[in-house]
Amino acid sequence: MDEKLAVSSAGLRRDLEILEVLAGHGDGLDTDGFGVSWIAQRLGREKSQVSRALRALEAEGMVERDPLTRRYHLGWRLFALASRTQQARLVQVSAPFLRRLAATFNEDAHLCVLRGDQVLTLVSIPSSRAYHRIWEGVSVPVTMAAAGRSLLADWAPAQVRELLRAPLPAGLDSAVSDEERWMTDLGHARSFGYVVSDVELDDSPAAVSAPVWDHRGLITGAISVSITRLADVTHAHAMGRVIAETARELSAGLGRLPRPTGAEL
Amino acid sequence: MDEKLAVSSAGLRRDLEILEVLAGHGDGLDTDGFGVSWIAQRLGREKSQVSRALRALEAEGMVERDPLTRRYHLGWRLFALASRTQQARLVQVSAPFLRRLAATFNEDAHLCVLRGDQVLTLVSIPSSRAYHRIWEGVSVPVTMAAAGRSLLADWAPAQVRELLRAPLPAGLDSAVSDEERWMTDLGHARSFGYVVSDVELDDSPAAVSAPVWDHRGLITGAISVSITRLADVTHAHAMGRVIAETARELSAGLGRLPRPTGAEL
DNA sequence: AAGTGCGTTGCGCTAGTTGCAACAGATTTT
DNA sequence: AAAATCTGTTGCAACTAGCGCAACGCACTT
Repeated sequence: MDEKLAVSSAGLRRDLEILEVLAGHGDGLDTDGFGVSWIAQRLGREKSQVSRALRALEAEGMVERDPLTRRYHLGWRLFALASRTQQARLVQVSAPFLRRLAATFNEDAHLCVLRGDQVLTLVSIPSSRAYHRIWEGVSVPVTMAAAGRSLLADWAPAQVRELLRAPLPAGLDSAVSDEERWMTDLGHARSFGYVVSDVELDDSPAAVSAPVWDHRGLITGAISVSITRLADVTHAHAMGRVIAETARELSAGLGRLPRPTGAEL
Repeated sequence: MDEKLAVSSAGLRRDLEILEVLAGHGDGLDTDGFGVSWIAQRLGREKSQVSRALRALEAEGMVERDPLTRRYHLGWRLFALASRTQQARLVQVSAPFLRRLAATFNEDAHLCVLRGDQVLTLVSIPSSRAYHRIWEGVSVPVTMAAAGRSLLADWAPAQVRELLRAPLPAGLDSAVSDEERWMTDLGHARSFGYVVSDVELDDSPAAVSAPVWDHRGLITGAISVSITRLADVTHAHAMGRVIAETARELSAGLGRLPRPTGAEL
């Protein structure tokens, strides 16, 4: 009947779906957590299943329950584990650099990494003026993120083309048609250490981004600084040089080997 | 036979044991992760079991594998889950600690975060004595808030100076002239985990504040306890030590990195 | 070539998970 | 008060999925 989908324990998938729901209050301010029935309905699963899974998760500290409201939210152990990821270290090292950029340009500064075909924003430093949309922990397709061009800069052209031609989520397909423009941008990122991107997502502004290298000489992340106040192109490139220099300092802080910039593949 | 009345799914327990092993690279040298056999031996489990579990975990993004060394380490998804819900958790977890402080000192206790150049108070627990001014949801410039010193404690000195020199709203410009005093206070916050602030806003009392770290190793908030009844300075510092300890407990609940920060910029 | 350590996979057996339905509290409605 | 609804938990038989063993492929060393 149903295909056996290679390897994925069903229990794990269920547990992670639950955790994802509990993390999913990016929209409103549901700070109280969620109840069993609500979660079960949202996942299309049996109440009993969710109830038992949550109890197991609670016993392990992955979720916690308010004894009064009986609602669940994510638990201490998840946060403890998250602190041991290498992303946490990356964030810690990059934060001062991002703050400096945010202050210098009075624009939001982000640090993004590539996960599959998605760009995940690890940390966002808002500009001093206001508090903008929170991108932290959010993934967008690489083709639609400003930082995407920097993150793919050391890829082989053939693989980039393959990724660009992959189908996008419904309704978003037209924005990135210009494949040649992409290839040019990637070359620019390689040569100059930064690249300027136009608007691609409705609610994400144009941005200047720069790749960050790790100790192996691979691109592990990208700095991205948004441009809300449209200046002329020359100004954007002046920004780019500063951001590229910052990315180089950050790369050095991550233990990047003292290797010349332009000589990757 | 050992009857486990604990309803804990064995698969979940196994997965978490594995994650815990992968997290345990904080002790010695930073390894690049661990191999299947090493993990299996360390847990006293079958290799095959661990191999299959790790593949499932990898498919879900909970762990990542270096394609070259075939070693596993913790994955991006843990970090993403934690990041998306970090702020809600801050509010959740801090409430009991704030209540304890408010009861202990019979003073108002607050939880503040930094938003741009403003300090926003997320939670206020009033002391039992009387109704005070409600600060919840109120923003004040970082230079004028008692919690400001704690919130900036992990910033680079140059950034702090820049922020301090930024123009204030009309009519409020004179209060924070003492830049050096600020830098000293930040050092104190870093060294001792708390800092005592004098009166700065007319209607805001002096206060003792302490920085709170999150799972990324960044300061995400600050506990602030007001001092309405002026005692001697020694007493304020005694308060500070208690508040700093509370902030540490709160940070632990947020998954603060185990290695105490000391030597950042 | 044989030897070692590593990680993956095939397969019978058993144990753990599933889904239904009944149950028990907590609120709300009649 | 009783009834109606909501909530979340639990007992049970059917069944599926995870377990351990052993064999296998692979990369290095001897």
